[in-house]
Amino acid sequence: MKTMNIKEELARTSVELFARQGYAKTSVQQIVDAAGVTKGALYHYFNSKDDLLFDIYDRILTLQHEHLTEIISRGLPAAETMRLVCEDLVSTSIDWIREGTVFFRSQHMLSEDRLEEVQRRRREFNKAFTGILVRGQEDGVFRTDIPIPVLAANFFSDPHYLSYWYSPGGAISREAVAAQLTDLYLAGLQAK
Amino acid sequence: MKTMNIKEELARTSVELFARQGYAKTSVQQIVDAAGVTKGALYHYFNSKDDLLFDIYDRILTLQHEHLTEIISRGLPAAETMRLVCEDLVSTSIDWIREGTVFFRSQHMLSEDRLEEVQRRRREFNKAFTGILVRGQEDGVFRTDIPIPVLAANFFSDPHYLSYWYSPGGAISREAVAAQLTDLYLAGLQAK
Amino acid sequence: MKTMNIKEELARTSVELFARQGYAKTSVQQIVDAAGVTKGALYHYFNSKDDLLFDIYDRILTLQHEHLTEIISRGLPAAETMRLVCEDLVSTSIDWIREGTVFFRSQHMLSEDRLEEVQRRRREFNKAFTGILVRGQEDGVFRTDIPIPVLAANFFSDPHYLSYWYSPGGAISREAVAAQLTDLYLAGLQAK
Amino acid sequence: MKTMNIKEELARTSVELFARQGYAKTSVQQIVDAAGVTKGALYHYFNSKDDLLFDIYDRILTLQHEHLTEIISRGLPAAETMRLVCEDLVSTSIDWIREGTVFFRSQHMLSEDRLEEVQRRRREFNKAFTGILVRGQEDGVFRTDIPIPVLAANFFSDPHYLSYWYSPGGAISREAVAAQLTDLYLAGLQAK
DNA sequence: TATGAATGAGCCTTCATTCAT
DNA sequence: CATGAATGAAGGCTCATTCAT
Repeated sequence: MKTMNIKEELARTSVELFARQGYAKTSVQQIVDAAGVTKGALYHYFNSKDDLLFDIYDRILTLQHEHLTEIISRGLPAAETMRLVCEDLVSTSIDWIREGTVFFRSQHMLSEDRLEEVQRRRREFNKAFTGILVRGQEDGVFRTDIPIPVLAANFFSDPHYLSYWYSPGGAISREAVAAQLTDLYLAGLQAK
Repeated sequence: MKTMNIKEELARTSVELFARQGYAKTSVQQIVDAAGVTKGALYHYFNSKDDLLFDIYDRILTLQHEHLTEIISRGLPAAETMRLVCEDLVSTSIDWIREGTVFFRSQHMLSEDRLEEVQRRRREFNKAFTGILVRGQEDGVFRTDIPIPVLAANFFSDPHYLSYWYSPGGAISREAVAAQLTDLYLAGLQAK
Repeated sequence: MKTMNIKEELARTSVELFARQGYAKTSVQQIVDAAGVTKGALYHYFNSKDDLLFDIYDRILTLQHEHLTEIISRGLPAAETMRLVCEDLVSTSIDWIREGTVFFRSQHMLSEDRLEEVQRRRREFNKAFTGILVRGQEDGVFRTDIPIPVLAANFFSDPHYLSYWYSPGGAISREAVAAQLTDLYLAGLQAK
Repeated sequence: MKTMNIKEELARTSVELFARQGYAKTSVQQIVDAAGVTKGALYHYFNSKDDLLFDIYDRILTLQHEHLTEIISRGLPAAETMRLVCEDLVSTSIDWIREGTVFFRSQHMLSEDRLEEVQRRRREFNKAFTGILVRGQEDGVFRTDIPIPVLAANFFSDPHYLSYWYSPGGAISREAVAAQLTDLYLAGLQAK
């Protein structure tokens, strides 16, 4: 049980440390000490410190892509789809809040090619999200007086900002925040 | 006169580099090379690399505090005050977008005591902002069904997120974004 | 039968890699990958990476000793013996050119006691070779105006240098080179 | 006087150690300890350990090129030119015997682009040397029954091999070896 | 016999900072 | 005021070797 999954333990530990102290201030030595293994073990499972970081991005991007795709595929009306997407994005961001902290703060620490991959996948996600906005505008349920990029940024900023203020286990539940932030967004988005 | 320029040049150069490559990936050597001075000169004006970073936080925090205080001091109604505050915050964030990039990404690179000071001053700002929300709720113009921290975060996230998507000099003007994001926020905030 | 092949395959592969990239730049992992076995297998047949290297020296030294001894034992005149020895040394060096590459470049990578053994055996070989020179001088067929060590070095340098310029399978055949280098050597060596 | 020329001291020390123990077995720490400085000092003057190695090749190649060019430029007959070139090559190789030791053993430790440069410059040298052989053949003073590459290798091997047997300060003087090896070479080279 | 996960010492290199000039 | 050579601690990473299975 103890050494059962060294790789997972290393992933868990590194996210924890990267979120708390930042990628640059976390040494490989700190990670292996915290995980109770040696450097050799880490480099047996990961090719570099950068891999440890990229794994976090990969996990989050894969998850978000799957959720978004699944919700859109249900074929619900734009407003309803948007509500589900937004609530899911907030909920998921809370579930993976440590990963999110790293995700938004440490992009510039990725190697160049990894950064490109991350940006490409984020653009894809963005495009799918934007698609819902466009459909809502065509259906006359979303306002059209504000450019799409502004409408999109107005929501994306929320899950992004969570790690700066929200404490899991605090007074406000995960579900409540998800519902409230979604509500605020949809209120602003609504066609008059 | 000359020395004044050197110090300012170092400040300008370091923000630029920190924003582009991150604090950790920017070496003191790169900064002095880009500024066209030598290390000795840098250490004449700044005690450490950390000072260069803190200066950015100090500049932004001072500015935001001044603007917020000034606007509140006008004694306008809550909704009107809020509109001015939000527009100003977005506009200012765009004017200082490179500083903002560093501000939100590099907190964990600050030395411990500097970090505490930054957090204290941000809390103060937050409190003043929150004060407007409370006043608006008491006046019956802002909705009360959503906790204050969520309402605050819902706006703070916007200027924060600007550096991730907004390009100064692009299709959407600084004033337009400020008005649009403020509009969206106030639409959500409005009591029904 | 199978295990025998594994050991030989490892020996073959390691010479190949050592010759191409040098001993230091060749990792044990590369060797086992190229040989299609695992590390455990390698360490089953060899005690260390150093053993793999020493084996090359042992093979070459044994071979050269056998050939030299055999030729000398024929009891031919010095000049004739020398011709046969030189031609054989060049031919053999070409046949084992990869081993030769390693032999001359990687001595300092041997462990101390192994190095001593190699040096002892090379001295022995040298002594036997020198014996032919002395005999030729006594018989009046080899020049005596140049010190023996210089005469010896003048030939040893040739097989040594082969790996720096000769390509097996190129325009000049193995036999031709052997005859030509021997010819050049004997021309210089000849008493006037 | 003591720290007067740290860069030269580092160059001297590193050649010494590379020649004695090999490049791979010499650590940067050993070099700086032996030179009485710290690692920072070394990396102030050299970009990498590889630079320290390449500097040796550069020094030798520059020297050899200069000497060869100068001698050829005198416009003497081929046999006379060849005698001067060979004697100089042996003499110089003895003067720089530690550099030579490294030169011939550590090529494979050079970085890829550096290796290419070294090979290009060696080819140039070879071409100029070969030019003398061709001229001598045309003039009827050098034998023509052996291919040029073999004739060239027959001499190049000698300075190459020096570090394996010659001890400066031993019984045979630098000038004597130079004259003797040259004599042996020319005796073999002579047209009949 | 053979595996390959894990070790741990050591390596090259970077870099913020200092200080004699 | 300003220089830039030199420091020295720390960092990421490699790799020959071991050992439980």
